[in-house]
Amino acid sequence: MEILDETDLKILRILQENAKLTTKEIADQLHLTASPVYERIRRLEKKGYIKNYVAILDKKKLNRPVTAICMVSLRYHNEGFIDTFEKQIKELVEVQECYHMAGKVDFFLKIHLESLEMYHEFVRTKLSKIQNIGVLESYFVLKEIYNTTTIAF
Amino acid sequence: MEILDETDLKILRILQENAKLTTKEIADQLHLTASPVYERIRRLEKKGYIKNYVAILDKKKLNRPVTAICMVSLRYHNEGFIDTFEKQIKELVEVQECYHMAGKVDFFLKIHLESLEMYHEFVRTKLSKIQNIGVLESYFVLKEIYNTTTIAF
DNA sequence: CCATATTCAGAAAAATTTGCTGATAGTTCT
DNA sequence: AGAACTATCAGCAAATTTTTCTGAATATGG
Repeated sequence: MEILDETDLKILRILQENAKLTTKEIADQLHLTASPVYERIRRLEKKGYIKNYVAILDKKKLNRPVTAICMVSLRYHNEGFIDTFEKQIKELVEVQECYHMAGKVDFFLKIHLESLEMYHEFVRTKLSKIQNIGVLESYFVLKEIYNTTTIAF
Repeated sequence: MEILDETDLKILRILQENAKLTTKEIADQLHLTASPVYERIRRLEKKGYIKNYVAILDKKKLNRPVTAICMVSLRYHNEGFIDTFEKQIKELVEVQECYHMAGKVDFFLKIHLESLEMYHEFVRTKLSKIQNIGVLESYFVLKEIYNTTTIAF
């Protein structure tokens, strides 16, 4: 399997929306039997098209209603500094996403917290402890309009 | 079950990392048998702590290697304008996340695309077609440092 | 202290996954 | 065109997992 055919793509589209469907249910949608679908999913997993399967939880129910987005610029941009920064960011459990960006801002962070007060604490006790942060700009989510793990293809 | 006990929390922590574990495997980690774990998961699903189960796919393998982050400010901020904007954004399959923000920027968008050229096309043919956009600032991800669906609790 | 409700373990039934076999279709080479 | 090879698929059977049920143990509240 060098290239994916339309059946593979359909399977991936289905699984990224709902990973709890049985192979039989997927097979029915595709007018196939369970075994070819089963074999294809195994291949897609092995080849790395499917990275993993996860449960998506309700942030608010778990008392993490605040989402902050944080834009960080470093003071110095040597290779070593960037690597250290990345390493330290990964230690912070509050950080769900971190991207190294092109442009005037170096990093984007998405952070989930219990409250605005906890964000203050987070910045005070954790972020500000990281060396080499130049500028730190914070934004807060008023409302999640749309948030999916799905990608369109 | 009004409040979650430590066992429930542990189950949720496990499932958001790997939803493919069997109830038996989870039960072993918690030194329980399968049935109580099974029943707890069902309850967590029904009560909405678990929203859904999804497969996480490899963006690059599926030819969506470019992630753009886009900050949008509206020209007018009447209720109607905001609602329309939200509705139109949800139609764009390239947009994976959209947040209404507090502050000088109104919306954050995370967008997955085939190439920088496709971003140009996306802005030209889709984003710019949306009425009422005042300022549009684009950022591109150089490197994904960290990206998880997990939340810490 | 008793009644009620909740949680848990174990067993059994139902459903699903997984592995295997043979048939079919598509490809390549001669 | 035809033979050999490969990949894909359907169907079946075994192994595993999910799901349901029952009764015991524990906690809760009056």
